[in-house]
Amino acid sequence: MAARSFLYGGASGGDCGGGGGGGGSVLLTNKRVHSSLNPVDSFFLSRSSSFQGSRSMVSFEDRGNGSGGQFFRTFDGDDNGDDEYDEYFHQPEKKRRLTADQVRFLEKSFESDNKLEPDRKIKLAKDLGLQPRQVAIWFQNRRARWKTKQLERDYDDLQESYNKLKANYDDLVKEKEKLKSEVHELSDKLLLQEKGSSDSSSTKSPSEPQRCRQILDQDVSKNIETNVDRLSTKSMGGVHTISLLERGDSSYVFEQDQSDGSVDEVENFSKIFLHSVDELKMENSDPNSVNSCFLGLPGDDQAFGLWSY
DNA sequence: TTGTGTTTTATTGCCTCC
DNA sequence: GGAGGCAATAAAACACAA
Repeated sequence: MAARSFLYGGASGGDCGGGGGGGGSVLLTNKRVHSSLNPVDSFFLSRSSSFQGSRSMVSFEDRGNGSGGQFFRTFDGDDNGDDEYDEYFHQPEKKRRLTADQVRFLEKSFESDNKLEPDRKIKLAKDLGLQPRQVAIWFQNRRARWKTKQLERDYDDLQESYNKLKANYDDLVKEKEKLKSEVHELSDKLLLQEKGSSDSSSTKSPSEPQRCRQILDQDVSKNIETNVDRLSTKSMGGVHTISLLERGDSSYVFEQDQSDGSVDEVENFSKIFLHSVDELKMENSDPNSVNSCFLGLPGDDQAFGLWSY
């Protein structure tokens, strides 16, 4: 009988494939296999008839579709004839792919459970005419492929989620900008109304707005002391607050602070501020020196609004 | 036919669990 | 310490375009 060499079953060196820095006669010279080979695998490997890995793979192709039970025809030498037997075993020792049927069978088994218990491994090996270790390796590689695919699926899912969130965020930003400009618009209207009512309720010269602004400018630039009365209003971005600081000498200064912004508060602030200005007016000798103010809401980078008298 | 990229089979070394 | 799983990797097998 011709010399035989197998990937499994004690190949004798040569150019037998096997990767991973291995090479040479693969399995039985592999330290890992020696250490991890369980009694069953050893049993299969030691057999010279039915379970000689590659041999079984080829025999698998000879069989029919194997409806259950024994999935392949083994080369036992008694019913295949020596020619076929020798022909197969003359094949050079090399890595062989599993047949489509074997793969289908394994796939089905993998679908039911991707872990391989020893009993199932042996049964599969027997049914498919493979080494138990081949079955184990196939499951291992299959799990690795599944994991890779799963990662791809997860990545796609995350990408989709991100895109949805991004679209949502963009919509919200647009909405925010829209509301912000609405607030500005309404604030301007409100201030114009405030000014209108002040104008109609008092008699003042056309130069008063300028005078009012001058007074404020002067007072603000003079001194900053204690006695802080903070009047806040929120701006749309939740970032800005206007604070009116009343100083010991009854002058005022404005500063920016944190806020979350609303039209109501703008209006409220406007009223409180005007009230404060009234008080300032009272402290002044000339009660007509301060009549009304224009409030410009702070933009993103502005510290305070502009009032004029 | 051949060069090249992809898939499949298998090994190795490390890790964890019992 | 042995068994089994996994990541990394090698190398054969395969697919396919030029």
